[in-house]
Amino acid sequence: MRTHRCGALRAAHAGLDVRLGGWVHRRRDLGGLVFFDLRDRDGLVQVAFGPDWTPPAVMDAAGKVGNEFVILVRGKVIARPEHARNPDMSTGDVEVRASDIEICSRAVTPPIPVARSKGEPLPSEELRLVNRHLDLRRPELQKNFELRHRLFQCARTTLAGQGFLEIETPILTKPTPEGARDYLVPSRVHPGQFYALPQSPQIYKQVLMMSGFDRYFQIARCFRDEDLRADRQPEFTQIDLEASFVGPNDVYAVVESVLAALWAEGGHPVQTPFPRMAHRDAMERFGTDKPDLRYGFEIEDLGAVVGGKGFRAFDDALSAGGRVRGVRVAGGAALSRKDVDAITDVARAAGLGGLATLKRQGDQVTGSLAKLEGLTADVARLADGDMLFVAAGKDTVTSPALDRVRLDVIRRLKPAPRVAHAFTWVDAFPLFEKDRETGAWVFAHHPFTTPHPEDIARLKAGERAGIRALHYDAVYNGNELGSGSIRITDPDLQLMIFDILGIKADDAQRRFGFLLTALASGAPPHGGFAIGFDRVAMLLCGAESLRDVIAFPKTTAARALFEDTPAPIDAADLRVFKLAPVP
RNA sequence: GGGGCUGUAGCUCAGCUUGGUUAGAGCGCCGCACUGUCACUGCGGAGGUCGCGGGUUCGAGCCCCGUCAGCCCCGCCA
Repeated sequence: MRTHRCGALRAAHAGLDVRLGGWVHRRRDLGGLVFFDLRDRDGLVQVAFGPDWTPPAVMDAAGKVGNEFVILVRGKVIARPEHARNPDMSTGDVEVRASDIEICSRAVTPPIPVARSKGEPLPSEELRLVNRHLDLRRPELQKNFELRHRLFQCARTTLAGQGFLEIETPILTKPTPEGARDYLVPSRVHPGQFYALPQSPQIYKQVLMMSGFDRYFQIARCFRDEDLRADRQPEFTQIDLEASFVGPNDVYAVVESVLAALWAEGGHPVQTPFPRMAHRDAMERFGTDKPDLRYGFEIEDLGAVVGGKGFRAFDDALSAGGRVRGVRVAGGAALSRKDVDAITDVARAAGLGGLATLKRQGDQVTGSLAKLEGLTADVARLADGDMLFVAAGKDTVTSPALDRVRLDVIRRLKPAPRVAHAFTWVDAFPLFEKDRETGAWVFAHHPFTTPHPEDIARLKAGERAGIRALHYDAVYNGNELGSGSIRITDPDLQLMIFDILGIKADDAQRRFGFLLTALASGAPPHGGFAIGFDRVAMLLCGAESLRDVIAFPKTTAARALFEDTPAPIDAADLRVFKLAPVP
């Protein structure tokens, strides 16, 4: 029906007879002349109706067309006269002089505008989600989904080119009591029994390795029934991959090739390999396992500098086995009193009792630590204009607090980044962590992650703290892009790990029997990774919310406003599953 | 599970501090005019369950309590 897309027309098309289809983006009716901006996926083009080239009946029809009507237009591409060109439009050197119009579909006045004026704010996100069919027409979102599509193709090409096979795994899977809450699907054929939607294809992809597939990938939908955030949706998409006969370096190389290809597709060539950082160094220097390496302002141990000088909070923390650490902010003296107060509030909200400061401006040293005996700018190694934010306590408190202090300082000072794209691997994660409530050791990631070979003897000797895992995260500008690990292939070690986590052998057999059976049948060494694709798309689109790169996203209460779901179901429908509501 | 912010015309907002005549603006919509616009312009017009429920008051968009929804954050997300 169409000869071209609207947004594709350029000066080179001048003279061509074309037929275009699209939505009426905006109208300018001058009486004798009528202009439409006609919109399709490719962009906008101006269609002009005038008595010199448009038959009277078509003129009449054009005058009655409303915004968002779908029309087909026949006409000739004309190079616009010099004074009538629009340099703000990619098609602004031409217009289509219409000889015929066909109204395919009328449209009610849209409840939210598709065409927005410069500077006009977006409608509320709630209305955008309710009217998603209109919101998705916006050129900005169309661009996001075009890029998302290209990123998918790019990931597929990159992995397939390295011998990875795209294999699907079930959506109806086995419930797992650990980890996130499962979305459950009742079985009609087996009343009282349930499938779960996959939190990830983890076990299946490991089984595929046992089955000899060597290199697997999947663009996998995953589901987790947990509370949401701006960067977290209940269903999300991972680029999931797994390979056999690999160690961490092999996985890094594959993931780097994919990420570099994705960033290049997004218009940002990046260097590989990425630098690496041990988890404990990330925590020590940045207070987080996803450091933003675009900026300095690293955390330092300042016990030797400020300890034993009579500052009660510090000395108490030191004698209680804690440490005194701080963020050194070059140029931090530029922060206002109000900034510093707000940063202190951030620190308090993160659990610190307070935040001490020391600031040097010229020869003047101020801040709550300035009065300490013998604490000169030289002792603190403060250059002119620098500032220290200092916290005391256990690392488990001060690390996350100083992370937030650092990020807040960066947000306020807006220093120029040292690089635009700071990737890093964070590896050597701890295998276990303490449960906040019970104090019991729980796995930090998932129970199939292999312990670091150097730590297995200590693990078998009963040690838990400080046992490292062959687990790694890919981090970009302070965002976790994904994580992976080398998996356990020895069924006895797997059972031992389950046992440490309080899962006895018979229990393990019941829950994970199919994995254990596969492991016992000849398991190649294997490991893999999962890239959080939605987050990658969000970053590369420059979007602020995952909702702008997911066509039909859920709200923070996990509702879908467009289709209005979840929805109640009839008692009769429940009866099919032999389910009844709990009063 | 907890905390914060928001909810007034189709849309974006003002009005709330200090309760008081008929709740306003811009955009959009409708009508008329207009031959080079591109955020067209000009003139005229329609359009309101002030999220919902309750309370205080002579009187509530405004104060109080509750509730719903959206967003952000903490917990949670192996």
